Amino acid sequence: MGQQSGKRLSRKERERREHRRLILEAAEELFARKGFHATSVQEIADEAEFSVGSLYNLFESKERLYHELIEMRADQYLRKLAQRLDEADGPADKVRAAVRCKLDFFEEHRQFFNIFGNFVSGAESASPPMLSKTCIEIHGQIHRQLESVFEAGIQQGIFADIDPVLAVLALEGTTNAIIGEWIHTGSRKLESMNPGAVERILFHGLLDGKAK
Amino acid sequence: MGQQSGKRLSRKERERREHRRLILEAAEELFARKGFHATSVQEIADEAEFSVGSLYNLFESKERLYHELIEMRADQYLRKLAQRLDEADGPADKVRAAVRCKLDFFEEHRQFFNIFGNFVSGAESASPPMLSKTCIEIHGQIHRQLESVFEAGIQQGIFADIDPVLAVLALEGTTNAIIGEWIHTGSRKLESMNPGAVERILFHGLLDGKAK
DNA sequence: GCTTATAATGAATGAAGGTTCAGATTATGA
DNA sequence: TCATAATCTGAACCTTCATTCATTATAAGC
Repeated sequence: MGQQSGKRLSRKERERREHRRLILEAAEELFARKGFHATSVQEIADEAEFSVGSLYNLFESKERLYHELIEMRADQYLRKLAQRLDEADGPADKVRAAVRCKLDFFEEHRQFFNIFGNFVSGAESASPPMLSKTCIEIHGQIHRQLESVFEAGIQQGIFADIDPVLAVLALEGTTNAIIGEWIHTGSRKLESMNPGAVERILFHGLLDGKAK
Repeated sequence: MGQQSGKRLSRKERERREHRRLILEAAEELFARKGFHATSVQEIADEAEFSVGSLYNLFESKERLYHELIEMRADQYLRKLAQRLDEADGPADKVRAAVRCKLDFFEEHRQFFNIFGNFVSGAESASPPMLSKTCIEIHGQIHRQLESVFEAGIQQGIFADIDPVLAVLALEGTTNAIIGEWIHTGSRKLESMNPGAVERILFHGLLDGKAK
């Protein structure tokens, strides 16, 4: 039969993947706009120009489709973050990189924020069909990566002696709120809204620096 | 018929309110644990020890019940916040009061955080049956109150010259993330987790104060 | 072209749950 | 005590999907 050796995939397999991608794309748009329950499988199939039957050949269930979608983006984000953190030098710069990375990511995948929202914040809501194990695992990895940045920074005397877990929550919470506001008000560019203001708040806080 | 003059409510009316309260209480527990869609009207009725019919005598629909629940708590929170802000002296103290107020409120209404979550963060998710107009209005009032605190603080040179909207988002985002984490990990007391650390981060940021 | 394997289709199925309403129950007041 | 009004009740109704699968269309191999 077709060669599935090493890298090269059979045409069949490539088409299969492409079809899955198209369906995931349609699903992302609809789930983001209307939520999990208000989106029917029929609608997803229509949007992607497939029949429901074909959709079910490609995905086990509506719930599994939803999970795969989130897992895909979560994984994509984790990779991007890991790369950006790796490229940055020193704790302060890594924090800056993390902020930029997140803003960039959700500027590109604006829709996804509505789906990801709960996850990234509370991590264990039950409303839509609870997050998959994979997803919770990725969430944990993201937090651990950031925590270790803060730990290093504290060790080096760059950051104040604050619980790293709390520091991560401040970072995540603040960026979430800003991205949410940005999406909600529908500004064109995220950057335009807050050049380095986010970082300024995170690094220096709200109080005036008095002198200077 | 019964007297409904001025203050005194008829027994009928008092019972009606009490029954509504009981149903709202049952609904809060269930919506928080299982989400809007996964909770059936039957379950709510059972939990509250009423029939579905009676529930429908008291509430227009499942969706309306959900909205009334959120509006009730949102209003309760707004009142509490307004009072605490009023009692505090000066912008810095008002910010501290706002943080404490929020932590206290969600310590008391822990369940509600799962329901309120989206609201308080993104304010316009579509997943559950979109927030009611009333609810969005309350959300706006909360933000406006906090913004004016920051405006005053900036004017007085106490706070750095940061966009008040951004400052509010940092405040809300950080507290949301912390409350979410707290609920998720299931610690007993919120206070025990972070004495004044939240305020420290908000006021002074993550960087070490160098000297001192 | 013909046969076989593979994929696409969408009408049919069944389960779930929000809402209604005719009848049962309880309270009111003379 | 009885008549009337108000309230309660939950089975039946009806709609909305997720999922299946017999049928049709397409591609592969000869």
